[in-house]
Amino acid sequence: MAALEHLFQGSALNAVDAKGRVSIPAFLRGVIERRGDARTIVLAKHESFPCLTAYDPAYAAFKHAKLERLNEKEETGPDAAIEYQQRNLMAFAATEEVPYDSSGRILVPPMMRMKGKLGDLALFLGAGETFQIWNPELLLGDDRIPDDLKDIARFRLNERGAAR
Amino acid sequence: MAALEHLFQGSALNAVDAKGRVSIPAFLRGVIERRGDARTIVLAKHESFPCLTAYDPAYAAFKHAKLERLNEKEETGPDAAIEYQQRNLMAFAATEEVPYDSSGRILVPPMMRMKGKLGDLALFLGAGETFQIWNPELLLGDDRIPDDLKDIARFRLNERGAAR
DNA sequence: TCATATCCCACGAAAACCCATTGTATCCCC
DNA sequence: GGGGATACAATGGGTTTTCGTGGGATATGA
Repeated sequence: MAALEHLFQGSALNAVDAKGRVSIPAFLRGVIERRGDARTIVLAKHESFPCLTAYDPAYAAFKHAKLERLNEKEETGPDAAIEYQQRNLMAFAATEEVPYDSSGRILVPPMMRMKGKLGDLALFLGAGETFQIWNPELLLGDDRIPDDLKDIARFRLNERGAAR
Repeated sequence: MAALEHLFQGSALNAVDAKGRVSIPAFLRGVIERRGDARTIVLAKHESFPCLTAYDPAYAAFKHAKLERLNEKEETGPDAAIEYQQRNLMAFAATEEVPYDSSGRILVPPMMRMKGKLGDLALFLGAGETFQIWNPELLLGDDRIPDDLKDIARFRLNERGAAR
């Protein structure tokens, strides 16, 4: 699977400006452009954390293909069919694809801004196959997040001069 | 696994300059470039010592694949999913990948400089699959470190003319 | 018309790049 | 084996490029 040769890693804290724009950190864009040649990211609500998951279109296609294969094998009864429909909708209806401009910025769609509870700071976290976009305050308040990771969030906030 | 045919070994003490740059010892770079063809290293806080762990991207990918396989097998309940997410974040969000230039130097990211408590001297220690980067003073003050190893650190410090 | 999105330019800080110097280990030839 | 030349490693410093960010101007559509 060529799509996964390059993994998202690292962290950064960027500003969401008055127009709702955010810079995607350059080191993440590098991975996106090495995986495919798109200058676009796909956004979705994370399935277990109060944040957004993001990835490149090539990865979306890869995930879709995997789901299809799974479905063809385990075709058993009506429940399976419903589950398939649900997953399919989540994968496509509940996501948005947004392009980034020449300076590497996206315009966060209002719905995603709401779903991810983003304020005027966006914390980017590499997560291997995908990356996450957090409201840093929510991350600090989540007790499922390891302390070492919260330290990173605090460091990024300090770096920027913000209190906390 | 081809990635582990070559192991990191040896020690060296290099300066961290005013810009935060350090030379990666040539004998470590040799291993990195034999394992893959990248000219980058991945930095992370060591999980039990007050220092940094470092390795090449190929090794990171190898570790990731191992984690994925583990996860697909032991898929049991929601707790397992959270644990997986936590490990994944620690492996990718809490690490940084940095390239080294033609003269073999990296720029130590400020966060890593803090996490590893590095001053203006960096002690490199080969550790087989990975290598470590220490503040030499912290190594000398750690009672879990064997005396023979501390002797090496003292020798490297003397070599450089530094006191201690 | 107003609000919203896209494009463009501009700036400051930081990082990447290039070149120059030193010291040390290696090689070669006498 | 000694001595000089050579190659490479580590390091300092200056210059250029990139990145994140703000703001204005221009298009687009309700």
